Amino acid sequence: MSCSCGVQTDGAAGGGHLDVMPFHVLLEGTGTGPQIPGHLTRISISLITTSTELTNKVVKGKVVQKGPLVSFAPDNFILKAVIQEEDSVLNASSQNLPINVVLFGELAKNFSQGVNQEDLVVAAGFTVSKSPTVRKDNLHPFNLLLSGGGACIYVFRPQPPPDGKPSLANKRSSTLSTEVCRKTKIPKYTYVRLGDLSAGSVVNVYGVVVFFKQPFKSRGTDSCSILKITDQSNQNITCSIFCEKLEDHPKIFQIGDIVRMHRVKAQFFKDSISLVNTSGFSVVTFDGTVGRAVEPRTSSRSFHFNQEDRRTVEELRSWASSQALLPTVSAAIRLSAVQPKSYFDLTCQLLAKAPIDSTCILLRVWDGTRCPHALLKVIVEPNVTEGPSSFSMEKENMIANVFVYDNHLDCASKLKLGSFLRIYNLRANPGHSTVPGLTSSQSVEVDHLAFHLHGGTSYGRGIRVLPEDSLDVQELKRVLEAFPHDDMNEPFDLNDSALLEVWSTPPESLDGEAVKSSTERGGTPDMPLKTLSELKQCELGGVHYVRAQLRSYEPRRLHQALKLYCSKCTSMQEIPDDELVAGIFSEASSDYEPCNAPPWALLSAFLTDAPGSPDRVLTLLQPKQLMSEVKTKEFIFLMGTTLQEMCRLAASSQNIIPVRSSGRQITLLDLSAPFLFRGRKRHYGCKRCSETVLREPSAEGVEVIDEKIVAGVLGVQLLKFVLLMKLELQDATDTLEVFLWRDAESFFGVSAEDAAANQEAQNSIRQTMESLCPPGGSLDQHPWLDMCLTAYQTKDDVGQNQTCYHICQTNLIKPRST
DNA sequence: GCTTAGGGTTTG
Repeated sequence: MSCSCGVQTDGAAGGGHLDVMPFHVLLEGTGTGPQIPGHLTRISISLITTSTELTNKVVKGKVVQKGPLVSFAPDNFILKAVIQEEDSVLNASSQNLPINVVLFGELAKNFSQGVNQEDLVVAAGFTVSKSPTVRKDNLHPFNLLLSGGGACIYVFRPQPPPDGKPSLANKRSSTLSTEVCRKTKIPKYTYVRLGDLSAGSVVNVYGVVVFFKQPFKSRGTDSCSILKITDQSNQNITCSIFCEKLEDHPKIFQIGDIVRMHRVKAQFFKDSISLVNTSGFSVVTFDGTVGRAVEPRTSSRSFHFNQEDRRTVEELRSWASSQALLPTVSAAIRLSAVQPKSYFDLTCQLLAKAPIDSTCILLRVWDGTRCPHALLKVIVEPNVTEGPSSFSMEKENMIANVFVYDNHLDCASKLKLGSFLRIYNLRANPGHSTVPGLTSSQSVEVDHLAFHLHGGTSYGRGIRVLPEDSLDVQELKRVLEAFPHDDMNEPFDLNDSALLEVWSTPPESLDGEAVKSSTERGGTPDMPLKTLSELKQCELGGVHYVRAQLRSYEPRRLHQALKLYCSKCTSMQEIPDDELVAGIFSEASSDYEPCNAPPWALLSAFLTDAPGSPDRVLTLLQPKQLMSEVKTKEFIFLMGTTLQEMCRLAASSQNIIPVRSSGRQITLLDLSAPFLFRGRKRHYGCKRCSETVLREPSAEGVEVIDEKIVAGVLGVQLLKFVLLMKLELQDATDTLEVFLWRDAESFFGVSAEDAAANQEAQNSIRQTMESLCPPGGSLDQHPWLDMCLTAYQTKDDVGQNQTCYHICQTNLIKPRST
């Protein structure tokens, strides 16, 4: 007999059939209802090891931590909890260590719903494994694993207080179970006023949002939302919310919204109390407008909400409205009211988008009103535009071009055409020719309004997709629907894009008809096609042929995919950023001391008085032998420049080697900086494998002095530019993470070195990735890829073997140029 | 499990 929430209270009481239902709620002290079967005996948690005899043994403890329910496959769950013995009798002579309990499947789900922190539980039918986290968490060296038929959890609940209803103890167990069920599902939450927070406590709070930032990527593992909330105690409290998943963040649309947060911790920072989420955190958001329906916004599948919550929200609403908390002028502005140079929030619909360069994407939006100022027109090539590349004249005049920069790219690239957005802290500025990255075939009109969503998150700058059912969207839709449709943009059809026509292929058909692929693979023609799940069963080594779609990839920003690789020590290194390199240059030139030229070189020194920089000595060192040679044998050492100056000079030079003085000697710079500038290309050396020396170069018998020759002369172990990307593949059977690395250059048909130095090469790679994984498109719009993969083994951070896959012998089929 | 940020306009 079970009740609707899946908690079972009868069942195994009479015998050993624990596999019937794995979850039971017991009422303490009632003496009735379900019991722990008599053949089970309790042992102390301190006695648990992998060699402990576990037959018919149970352990009892208080839940001191309860993790979230994690779904790792459809309908399969895992949940981690920590329990600790409360009674000292059993463990008087030993440490009372809390132990990790890992629950799987249905039991995890039941536990998540039916057990709260502080509950007393008995676990039966568990197995024991070594705890992999013992060194980090200092908990019990073993874990309890509860999975499958034999595993079972009993929960003890204090008997509910009598509330005028018949005593629970007198009821039959079936009735009892329903009561318990209700009690288990609706725990009582208490909320702390923001004026009563004390550092260190974990509490539940309500508050009116007076400031917020949409979630942004933190330097850690999570995204971070910042909000400031207040309540009747008139305290302003800053909250930092860290969640990996965006949907777990507060769904705040505007100042004045009301949030309810569970399990946030108060802590001191800069002399005031702030809040941060703790494990088990959840948040629900409400519209803050007096009189509106109280509708909770949350992605939680189960959350508690009752009349008391409704009352609290309504009280906060009316209190806030009486306090003039909210800015008198809303930041939300229609296009018809936009003032040049102002910052504002725009609620709009996305009509089209186009990448501009690696730091900027163009969103074409409208809100159904017409801006009185002329709007900037941007013409982007049709084949890079997602959505219609042009609209009817009338509609064009209503479309705002929004340039979205830097950290907002990630969010912008995921936006679906047709979706309704709110863009926060948008800047309206007269557009001019400095709009980034426009090639000759693109153009802008001067002195028309353009909209910029600048980088950073100041003032809550960001983008949020509004749900279709929100009031603002309903209102916007009404306005937009009043506007006559024009055929040119009807509907949001991606299939007319020239790019997709070339790339996209139909989904796998049932009759086994061959599917067109966007890639061609190497290997032998009769190599059998494997599914991803079959591939995972294969042994290491060997080449396998798969057909899959690209689900996602990392990094999204190309420059992060570029790395430096040392073929000698096989290390992979990051490309140092300009700030670091500029620092090395400035340190080297500020350390200047007069020095001697080597006998084979001619030294010339100049005093520079570049504006904005202290006077410096610029020193040029030229090998005498090469001075009269042709340009392709140009070879110059330069000392005392800034990075900027070096780049300018290098643009028109063959080989410039930055050097510095050190104890009257001339040496190369620290190898974190490029050791060689050749035109727009920079070359790096391996710190570990180089033994640098300043030597006379010889160009005899060579036509061109290139980076290899320079590296050889200077004892530098040249680092090679490589591309490293992680791709998530998917077919009907499974998903698989694979690396694209060794064969990345042939895959893209672009060299990593070019990608490091020129925009066109970068654009080509970016376009490739976007054609294989169209931003915002559904998976069935992703083309199928024929590829070869090999499996190999590496060690992870803790020395565990890990199977990795990489793409090999696979090239893109280039669209025919027209 | 730990960290992440801790509001206050890009520099296109």
